[in-house]
Formats: sequence, C-alpha cells, structure tokens
Amino acid sequence: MDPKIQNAFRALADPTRRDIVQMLAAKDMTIAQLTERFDMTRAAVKKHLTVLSDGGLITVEAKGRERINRLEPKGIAPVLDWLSYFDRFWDDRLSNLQEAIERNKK
Amino acid sequence: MDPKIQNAFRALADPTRRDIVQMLAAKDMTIAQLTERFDMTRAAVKKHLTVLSDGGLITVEAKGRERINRLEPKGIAPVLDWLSYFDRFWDDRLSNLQEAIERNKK
DNA sequence: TTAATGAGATACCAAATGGTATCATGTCAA
DNA sequence: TTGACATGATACCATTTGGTATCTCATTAA
Repeated sequence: MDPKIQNAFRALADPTRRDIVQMLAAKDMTIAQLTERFDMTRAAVKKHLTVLSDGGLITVEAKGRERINRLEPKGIAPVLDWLSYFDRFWDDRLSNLQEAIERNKK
Repeated sequence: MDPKIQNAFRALADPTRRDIVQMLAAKDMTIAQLTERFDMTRAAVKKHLTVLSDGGLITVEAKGRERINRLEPKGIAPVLDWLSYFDRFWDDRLSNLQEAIERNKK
C-alpha cells in the first residue's frame, strides 16, 4: 500500500538505526563519524543509512569528498500520522506529547 | 537497552501487523476472525499475534476454547516516548497530533 | 461419548536482513 | 602528479523472518 509508511516503520525497527537517528538529532555527521561510535564496519553503517534514507528519515548532502547525513524531520510524518489514527486509544501518551509541544512553544 | 522499545518497534514494522492493530482497534477478535480477513493461514496470523504480544501491543484473554485478542493501549507508550524525544525536530507533525487531540476532546 | 471446532506447536522452506571483506571511484593536499 | 582519505558498490555469509503444512490438545455440541 503506502510504501512511505512501510519504509519509515522499517527504518525505525532496528536499534542501530534508532541510535543513528538520535545521533543525527544532535548534529549532522559523516559516515566516518558515525562509524566511530559503533562496533561495526563502515559498510554496515552505510547500509543502515540507506535504509534510513529509503524511509525518508535522513537526507545526504555531498560536500567535497564528504557526505553530510542529516535528520529529515518531515520523514517522521507518515509514522505520526499512522499513530494518530489511534488517538482515542492511546491519547494519554499523546497528551504528554502535546505538553512537550506546549513547552517547546515558549 | 530497553527490550520493550525494540519489541514494540519491531511489532509495528510489518504491514500485516499494523493492519491487525487497526482491526483490533475497531473490535476485539479471535485468530479465526482475523484470519478470515487475510490471505494467509491461521498459523501465520498466530505468529504475527505473538510478535504483537511480545511488543506489548495486544493482550489475549482465554474465553472457553476461544482466545480474544485485544489492543493494549499502554503498549504504544515506549514508541511515543521515543518519538517525543525529538519533538523539537518534527513538531510540525506533533502539532497536527495536537489538533487531533483537541478535536477528540470536544 | 463422539465428532467437530478453535487454537497452540513444530518442522520446514524461501527470502530478507545485518554483517564482513574487498575492490573501485572521486577528491584533497603535498 | 601522486598518494592518502572519504565514500560507494559488490559478493558473500549466517541468522532472522514470514510463510506453509501438519500434528496435537482442549472445549463445545450432537
């Protein structure tokens, strides 16, 4: 059906990829920088980045011989949209998110 | 690491399982009832239900020889908590969720 | 009691997944 | 120009995953 939703959920299903998302939330990073922080090869990290890119969660900017990986905020939209479908079920937690938004606006 | 988060995200990573969640959001169902709606065997559906149960997203109640599968609203909490960590990044969409919550309160 | 029904368990299979090793390509600097 | 560096691409491997077929068990109904 909707490949965006599937690719986004799939991208988030792996702990390494969620870690990468958190790291990129702190700052943009190259593959080499990311690889430093994991106990795996650059090729493995690259694969994860490809999945994250397919999921629309990151973008890559070529900068000379480096590639800057950065978080793509819009990418999470399909996930949140899907979750919002159930707001009447888990709106306790959605309320918490709402509070976070309120705090953020100040 | 937090196995709850991992199991919950993993449970949501499969389209069939997300469909099951949506169906159970409409009403509680047995395996047989769910299987009617999919083009796969009962054993396959059962496996998906096990993954959803491991993820804390559903609970099962024995009722005679039937097992009633129902959505567990609390189960989504780890997912929403993880996502809320990034509210400053994707708060556009969080705002939409906020609107959904507001609509729901009326 | 006996047969039918709803569900769990296991063995098996093909494909996807997460990883490595290795080689190729483009860019920066001496 | 030449070497070092950052990255991409591919082949390969073990494990996990999503599925079926089949068997067993428990409960309901005739």
